Amino acid sequence: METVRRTLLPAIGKRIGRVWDSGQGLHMGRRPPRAKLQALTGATLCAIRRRGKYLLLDLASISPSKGPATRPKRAAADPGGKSHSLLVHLGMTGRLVIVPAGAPRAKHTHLVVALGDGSELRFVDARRFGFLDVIALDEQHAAVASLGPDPLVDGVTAQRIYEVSRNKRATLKAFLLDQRVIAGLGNIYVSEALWRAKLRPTTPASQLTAAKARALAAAIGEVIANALDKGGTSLRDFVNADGAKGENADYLWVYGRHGEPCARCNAKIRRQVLHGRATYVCPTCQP
DNA sequence: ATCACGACCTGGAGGC
DNA sequence: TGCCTCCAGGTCGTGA
Repeated sequence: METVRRTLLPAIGKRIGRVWDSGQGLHMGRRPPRAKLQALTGATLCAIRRRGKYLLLDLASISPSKGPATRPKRAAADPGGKSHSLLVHLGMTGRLVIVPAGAPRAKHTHLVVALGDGSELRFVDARRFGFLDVIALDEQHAAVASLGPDPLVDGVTAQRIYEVSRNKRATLKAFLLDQRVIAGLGNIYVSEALWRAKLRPTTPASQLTAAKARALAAAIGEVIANALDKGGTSLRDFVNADGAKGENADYLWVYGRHGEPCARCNAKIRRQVLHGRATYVCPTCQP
């Protein structure tokens, strides 16, 4: 998501023209009412924030107070002079891309936002696990409010990990996937971080020592830094806003490497299913 | 309050 | 070629 955010940055300052939405591609609860999306027309993209796996596209509407006398009356859903954010979660297969307005519309396109310069911002999501909403700029959306600290935005210290893990019987895997604990880690990066920290995914979080919490905090930072350096991790669907795949999948230590030798000890990487999710471990160096 | 687990979806890969 | 099964970067609701 951070890679997507960065590649979207050139769109800042663009003024939104026509807004089109599929209306039914995403299920109710995963998309706002059409009127809320339509009301973004005319707003200017002024910032793009990210917290965990959520992206917030901040949109400033021009104040209508001093508008020309000919200004037409708008529907009640019009944001008027208020500012809004377009909240986006990509789910598993979601893509947020900027393409020329004339480009053919991909299957499963759910939102198209004209950017006024001949380009369009499009949201495409085959599996429809993604999520869109329009919120007031300063609104604390429940999904975002419940997130724990983001390693890049807020920083995540070993002390935080150590303290939150006290009395947690959940496994380290579940602990790290819990977005309320740390925002932004997904299934790939959890496997990677635990391997780097030499921690077994099934270990109860409460068994973390201060030293292990330090190793884990460091590992998380390294995993994220490496992924960003390579433009994100594309196993299948992931692309940045320019439609380019990330190269990080080639640099993963364990994820997807079932049967391959561990880079540290040469033992065979094992794949196991934990909490219904593929989990990759080195049986030797994650004791 | 915390869990494990199924549900939500489409599509790509691999077996036969 | 086609049909089948399995698998997938996430989250939420349910029931124990």
